[in-house]
Amino acid sequence: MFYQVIKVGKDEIGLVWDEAGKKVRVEYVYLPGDKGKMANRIVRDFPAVHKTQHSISKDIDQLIAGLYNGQKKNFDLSLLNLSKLTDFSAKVLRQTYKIPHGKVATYSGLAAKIGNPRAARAVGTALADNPFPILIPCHRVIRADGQLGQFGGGSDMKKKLLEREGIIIDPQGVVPLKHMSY
DNA sequence: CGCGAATCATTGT
DNA sequence: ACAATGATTCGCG
Repeated sequence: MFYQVIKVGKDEIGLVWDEAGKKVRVEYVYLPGDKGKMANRIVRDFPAVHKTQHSISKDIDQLIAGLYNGQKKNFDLSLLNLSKLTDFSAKVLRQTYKIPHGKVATYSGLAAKIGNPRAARAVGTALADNPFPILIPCHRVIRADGQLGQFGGGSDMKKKLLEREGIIIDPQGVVPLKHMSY
């Protein structure tokens, strides 16, 4: 298991991955900011992790940096190690992965989409534990009333991520209906 | 509007 | 097993 810190402008994004054979699999993505230095958080969560100076994959560096900057980029879900997730969380994350760039979905909408229409709140808690923010675009999931809702990296960051994708948020912090995807 | 009850998967005890 | 805990939602006063 390895980790590296990717510099995106002024921000640092932590990346933990593993290699099964020749295939690189992302285990966890750490958002910039908040308390503690990035490396400390990572080593606490993954005691068996090894630091790498050089990036193991320039492609993944650019993928993450691009997404963080609001660019539209595609990647395959097989890049991620979803095997540690519960069934429910996996369903939520797979569905979230499908939300198009520049669009948003609601917690209740996702719940309906995966067949548990009344599980909006459970969808929220599943997303709160999303191991792959940025890659699995949980920042595109907002509340039914159009408010942004919460976000692991802070609601200010959620807003920035959406705006970088071209979503215009009105002065009262509400996302216009035109951006709703489902 | 604000408030509380409903809802549901997950986690800790 | 069971109670507690949320990135929520809806209906009511």
